[in-house]
Amino acid sequence: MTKPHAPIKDPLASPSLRPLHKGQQTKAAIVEAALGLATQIGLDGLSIGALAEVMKMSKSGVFAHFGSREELQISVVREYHHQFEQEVFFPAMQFARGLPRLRALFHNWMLRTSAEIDSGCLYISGAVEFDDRPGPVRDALASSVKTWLTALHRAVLQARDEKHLADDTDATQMSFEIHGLILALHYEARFLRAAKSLHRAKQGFEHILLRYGALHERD
Amino acid sequence: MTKPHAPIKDPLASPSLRPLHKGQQTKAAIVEAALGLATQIGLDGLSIGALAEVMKMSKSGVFAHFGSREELQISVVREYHHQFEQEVFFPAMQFARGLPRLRALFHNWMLRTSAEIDSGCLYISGAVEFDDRPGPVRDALASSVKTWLTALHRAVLQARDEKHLADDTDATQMSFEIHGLILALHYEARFLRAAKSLHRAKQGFEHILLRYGALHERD
DNA sequence: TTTAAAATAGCACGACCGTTCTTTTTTGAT
DNA sequence: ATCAAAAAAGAACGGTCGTGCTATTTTAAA
Repeated sequence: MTKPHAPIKDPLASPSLRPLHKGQQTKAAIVEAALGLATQIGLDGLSIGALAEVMKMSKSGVFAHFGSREELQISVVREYHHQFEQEVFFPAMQFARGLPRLRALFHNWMLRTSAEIDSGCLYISGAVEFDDRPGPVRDALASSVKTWLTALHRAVLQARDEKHLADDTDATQMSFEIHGLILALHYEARFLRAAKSLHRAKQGFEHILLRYGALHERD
Repeated sequence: MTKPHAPIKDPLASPSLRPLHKGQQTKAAIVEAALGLATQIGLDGLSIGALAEVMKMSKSGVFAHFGSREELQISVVREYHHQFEQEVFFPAMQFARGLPRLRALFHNWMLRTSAEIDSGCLYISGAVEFDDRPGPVRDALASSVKTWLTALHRAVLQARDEKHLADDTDATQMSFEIHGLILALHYEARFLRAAKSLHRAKQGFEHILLRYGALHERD
């Protein structure tokens, strides 16, 4: 077999263009599996041993990719943030600025919160687990959550600017109330297994829209 | 040795009238301390070793009162239930049936949720920790929560019967929305340390009342 | 194909966990 | 004061945890 004489290193190839090396592939796979575990048993309950078992690797093999449990947890938070963006935020950005986009944001958020039984919301469980525990994990969580809530807040402001909501709409207040609906949905559907929670959240959203003067045009 | 010929059990003395024996006193003290720990680090994080340290007792001394960690957790849930009744439910029952009582229930609930920084709500943290873990602890938790939510629901129904709310008020829907406000308050105040969360919850409640046709009479 | 580096495994450590068993101390009724 | 029962302590167990260290294997560039 005539080996290709020169492997031809391309000096221009930026690292991001080069194929992923083995290590980075497995690291990504580990983080993905870790996210799956964390959404079930919580960020706090996530253990390297259990994760290694799922990955069919040794504990130290898994550990080496992160250097500490905390770093693993942070990676999981980042991964969740990324998925949340992909599933909730970006798709909604394709809707027209204003009420349609706000509706889409809420709709996607709601679906993500309720749809998958096995995947509880990390932003909710994480908040409870880390509300009293300062440190980098809490910081990463809070930062992600704030990014998202800020995006929601911005959508409300835009809807007001577009005259889709009353001029005197208090955007922070409205965001708070919307947030409450999602939390109630998560609580009642996931913990209490209450039926029709999704419907309750939808209806609650309509009530809020009415309250803030949305015209009753469906998008 | 002459064994005491008759230990003379007093058949009249009901257990509840006899003074508390040492064991029951300490058990009560342990549960109280355990509740304090659990509201900080979660029901799940509650460890017998840490509890023993707080109580300045040995691990086995603490353990003997419960026989298992699970039983300890259940005792904590019951204690929380009891405190919740005392602080939130009973005081509100003194208000007139209807809107005044509903307002009082919400007000007390809100205060309890937000007031003490060190005492997160066990019904909220517990729900997140046990939503995926069947067993007696989850059952105890869910039962307590349902008792309380049912009481809230009943208060809404009464307010409707008293014509303080619109005739077509959907009590379950209204309860859902109220629950959401409390959850948002807990989340934003405790995790995000957002200012004015209490005010947001209050205002949200007024919005809900308006939506469901409450006359604007302040009680 | 060689070779250095990267990735993974294996093993051990100290710490804490819930739990059991045995011994000591404390209690409270006689 | 006596004494049996109740309460608490003490020590030990097997288990899991995160983490560090050293070998071994795998990767990928030369």
